Amino acid sequence: MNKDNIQENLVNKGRELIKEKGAEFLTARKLSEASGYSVGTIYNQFGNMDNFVLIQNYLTLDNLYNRLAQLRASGTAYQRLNLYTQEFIDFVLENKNLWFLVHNFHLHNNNRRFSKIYLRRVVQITQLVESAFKALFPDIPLPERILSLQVLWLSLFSLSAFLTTDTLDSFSKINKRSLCELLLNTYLAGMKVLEKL
Amino acid sequence: MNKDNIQENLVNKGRELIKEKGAEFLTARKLSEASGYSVGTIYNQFGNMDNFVLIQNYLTLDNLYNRLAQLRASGTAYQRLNLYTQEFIDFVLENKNLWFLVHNFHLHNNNRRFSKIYLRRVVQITQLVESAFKALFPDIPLPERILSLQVLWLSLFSLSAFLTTDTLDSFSKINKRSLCELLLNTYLAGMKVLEKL
DNA sequence: AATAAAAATGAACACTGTTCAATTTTTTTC
DNA sequence: GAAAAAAATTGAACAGTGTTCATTTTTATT
Repeated sequence: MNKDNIQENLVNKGRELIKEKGAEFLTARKLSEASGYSVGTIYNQFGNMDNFVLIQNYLTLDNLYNRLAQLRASGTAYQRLNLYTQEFIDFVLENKNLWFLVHNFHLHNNNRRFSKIYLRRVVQITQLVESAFKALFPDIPLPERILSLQVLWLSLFSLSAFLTTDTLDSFSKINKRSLCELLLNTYLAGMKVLEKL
Repeated sequence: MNKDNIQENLVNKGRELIKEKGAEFLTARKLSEASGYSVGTIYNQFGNMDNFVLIQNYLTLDNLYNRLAQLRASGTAYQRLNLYTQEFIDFVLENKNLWFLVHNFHLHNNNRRFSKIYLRRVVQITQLVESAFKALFPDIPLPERILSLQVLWLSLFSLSAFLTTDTLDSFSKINKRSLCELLLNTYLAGMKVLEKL
């Protein structure tokens, strides 16, 4: 194994583990065994396991951003917002375990350095959607538009946690896909009304 | 200590621990030390720690339901939905640690018995809001109304996770309270439009 | 080739949830 | 009330976490 790419090797192997066996399977010892590196090496490279997870989540958000960014020029603003949501749902369903980790992770040693680059990706995605918002609601002043956007994006984001588990199955027969779509369309319809007030 | 109320004593003591020191502090040994009962007794009473947490979450949902139920007869349907949301936010902010545990808990030994009584409380809260929905949107047929209601409630529910941590603080200057209120009002406005189509 | 610097290692520590033989307490029986 | 039986309580011990750091191995320098 290439000695110069320890970090990369570990990150890739860890990503495999999460995808195949679930987020719970990602432990220092199992990663060590699966990767061939010792536990100590993992800690030399990442400091602690929280940082490792943060990197994984950063990559996941990165992947999501790239997927959404491809739709940047497609359709009308309204269509684009629907496409974004579609693509978002697809991504989450295709990467359940990775997305589960994005949600269900709380730092033990809250590391500011990694938290910031992590956050930057979330902001980046927000900005992507904002351009569609701008075209769709030209009459709403910027500060309020940003607010509405953040509320919508955060709602969809937090709601998407339900897509990664079967928690909802016993609560409602609602289709997971239409769960997010209904939120988007009802919210957008509401914004259109409130815009004119 | 009253020997007949071991469960009650443990539950109460555990609730204190969560409230005061946070959900992470709730471990078998710390609960043992704080309550005066041995670790084994905790396991005799609850089988495992997951069940203990499920009971705590059940109680939390119970408390929330009782708070909301008091508003059952107040104001118009629209006002009531706003009051419900207000009260919901208040409850979450007053019980941050307990609510954090409701969200950030995933079963290790998925126990069906407790999961069901747990779920019943969630349904009960949904039914509470449904009566307000019925009065507000009489023209929407029942199945669709239920769907819209579930989407809204699940959105608010999942969004409320952000109220229990400071994750949002570095993302947006948005007020946590108005985060939920904006979602509610925009969504309701949207429903009013879609009802007439 | 000998020395110095850097990197990798894994046993050991403190913490989890959990179990279960041994002890203590309570109840039953006489 | 004492002895026997049943029930309840206990906490040391096990397997699993994250994490550390003296020791070993590898690499770089002289």
